[in-house]
Amino acid sequence: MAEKIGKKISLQTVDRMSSYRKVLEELHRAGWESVYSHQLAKLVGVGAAQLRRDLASCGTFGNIAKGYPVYKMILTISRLFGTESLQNVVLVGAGNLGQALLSYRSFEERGFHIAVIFDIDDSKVGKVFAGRRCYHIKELETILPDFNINIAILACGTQNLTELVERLRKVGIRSILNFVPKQIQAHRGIYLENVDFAGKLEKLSFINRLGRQIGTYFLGGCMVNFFAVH
Amino acid sequence: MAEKIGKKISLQTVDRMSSYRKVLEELHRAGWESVYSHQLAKLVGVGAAQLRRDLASCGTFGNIAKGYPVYKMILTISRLFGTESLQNVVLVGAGNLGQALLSYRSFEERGFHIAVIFDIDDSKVGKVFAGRRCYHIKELETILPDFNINIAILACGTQNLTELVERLRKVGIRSILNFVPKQIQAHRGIYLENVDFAGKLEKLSFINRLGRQIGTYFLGGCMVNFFAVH
DNA sequence: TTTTTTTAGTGAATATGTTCACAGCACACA
DNA sequence: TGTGTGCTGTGAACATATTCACTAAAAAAA
Repeated sequence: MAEKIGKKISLQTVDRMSSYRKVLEELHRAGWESVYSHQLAKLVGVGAAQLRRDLASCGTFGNIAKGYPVYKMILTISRLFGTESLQNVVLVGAGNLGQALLSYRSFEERGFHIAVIFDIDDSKVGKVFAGRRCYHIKELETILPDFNINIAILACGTQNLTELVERLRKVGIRSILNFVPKQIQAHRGIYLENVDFAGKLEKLSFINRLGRQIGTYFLGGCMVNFFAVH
Repeated sequence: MAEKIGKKISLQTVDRMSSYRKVLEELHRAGWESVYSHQLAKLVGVGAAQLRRDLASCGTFGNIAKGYPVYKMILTISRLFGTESLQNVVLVGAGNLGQALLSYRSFEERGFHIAVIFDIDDSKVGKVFAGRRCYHIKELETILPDFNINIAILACGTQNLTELVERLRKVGIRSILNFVPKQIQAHRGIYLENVDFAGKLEKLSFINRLGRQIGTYFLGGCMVNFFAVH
């Protein structure tokens, strides 16, 4: 194992960092200047020890006996994410979901701007959705390089996804937020994050059947031990 | 620690089960009757050992030297999720995102049906969206109990969320898929699953800055050891 | 029938993640 | 200045998750 030159940040920690920042923004708006680990932890719904360790893993932060400085932490976390300044992203697919994403406020608030849209449907090409122009997907190679974008959002149909991802990679995309409910093969050099709404519901349904108590259950004909969903 | 009467299924395993089933459906449509762990694992993008352990934790499945029976596994996993028959869910909020969710095909394909909608906006109340009627949120207690629903999808505004969750709990909701980008306090008896699009982008941005190589980085002024994003 | 091949299931080893518990320090107040 | 309080940061303990590596068994081949 590599020696410990710096600290290690796991992707789980990164996920939690988003929540921390979200709540810190709320506290900032409410006029808080500093916050104790146990207060913030309670608001976010994690343990205080975990929160301290998460924050510590991103550098030294808090002041003993004074807590963590709210505004400074927001900046530090933004710097970690690279969202101090607005970052352009590309949207592929201007269907129902794509258009909903275009009007999703949090993207801008949290440092992301959908700058350009591509779609395969001629009836959409040329249109401007919420201020962003939609190009035909065949123009990807011509148009996209001008924007200096490395994150793509996929909200398109299920056809030719592998080819699409490869084309995106070639024009500089390095990671993809995929809303298309179809398994996409791993591509070297592309980090793929899948968002599967139906999968989330399956999880909720599973949890509901369990009755939420710690113990042993029969489920789908199989015995299951279940331990704590906080 | 409780004794091991049955097997233990972690929520991470449940998440992966969704992916397994998704790919199994594709294989089934393509005419496969059985599949080896290493084949399925490759398609899903996990290790073969992990896949075997996940499946084993849900009961005994595969046939030695013949692999796993595709169709039977789909059924078993559905039974585990409780989605053998269509399950009704409720949607709160018929805005852009809510309407996109109403036309999201995978819900029906995977066993979920948005049966009824609530909104606070009078201009939407009484309308029918994609076959589902929208009621005013104040009618929640009158209307919802008729539907025998225990899963809610939140795609509404950020106001009064705590109160809303409490009202949902009182009319039988036991778990919530929350798309509202605001932290909701934990409620006893409610399992809350947050979907945070902006948070996902923050994660992608973080990963992009890392350069994707295993090693040590300076990031936002802090040193980071980074290990494998498969 | 016997041998060979191949794969599922799983105990044990490893790796990763979370929590405990306490040292040491900043601050408040006398 | 001295004393008490209550916080952060972190080593160590614990808990959980993943991977390795082997056994046993089914199927195929001889």
